[in-house]
Amino acid sequence: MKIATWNVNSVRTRIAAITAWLAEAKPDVVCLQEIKCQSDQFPYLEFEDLGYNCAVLGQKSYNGVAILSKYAIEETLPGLPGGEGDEQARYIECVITAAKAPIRVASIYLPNGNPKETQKFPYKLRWMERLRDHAKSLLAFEEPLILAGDYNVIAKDGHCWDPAVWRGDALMADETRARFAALHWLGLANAWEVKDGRDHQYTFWDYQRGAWAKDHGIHIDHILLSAQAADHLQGIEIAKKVRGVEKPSDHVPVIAELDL
DNA sequence: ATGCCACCTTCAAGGTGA
Repeated sequence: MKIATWNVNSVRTRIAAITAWLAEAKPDVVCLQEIKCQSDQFPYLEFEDLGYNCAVLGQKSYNGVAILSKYAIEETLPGLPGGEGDEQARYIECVITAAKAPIRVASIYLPNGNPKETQKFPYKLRWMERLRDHAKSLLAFEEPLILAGDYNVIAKDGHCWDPAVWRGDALMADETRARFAALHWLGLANAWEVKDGRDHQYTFWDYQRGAWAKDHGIHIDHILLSAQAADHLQGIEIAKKVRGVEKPSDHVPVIAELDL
């Protein structure tokens, strides 16, 4: 099966580009971020017409995450545990009944954290700690688990075009990298590092400063896998050409193929 | 140091993103 993650930067603005890509790439499961609408404004019909079931956690104007699945969706968990009073729609998890095994899937829109001297940075770090705690409890099930999304983390200097520009940014801060590493130390494999691992293969290009034309991107969309999922990982791919379509998102899909 | 673009919203200019 093919599972993708894509920060679409408004599902309503992007609906034509999204359905065109789904029809062509035919992923079985898609984790969407930044849908930027309330759940009742989500374009269910367009996705159902393509054969997808939908789990949605929307929010007015900002954030918002969803999971599309050609398999049945069960056990939906809307929201990351451990955040009393956290109103931001950044996490949805469900179990999908894939062909060979049930798979637990989460769509993650991790906070940006800039500017670093504001409360946004500690919010990001705390959110990453909550994600680690929750991932640890999920890993105890010893089942296929996929945590896919926009992590807003530049994990290595080779994941941006110029580290000097990003030094000091919340996406590259030591505190951010340490918490991202701690996720891996729980026993989660990074699909890109397992199956490709090349530097300078980006998943986001800013709309500004001609970033796309100059290939000034960053690699911040990641797919993390439990051992029970990583054992079945066949390949990983970044759908770079999607950044070149009419009215593109600033992110492109990342697709993992698993023998599950 | 700021805006550069593009999204959102009680329609217009400000908040947000990365």
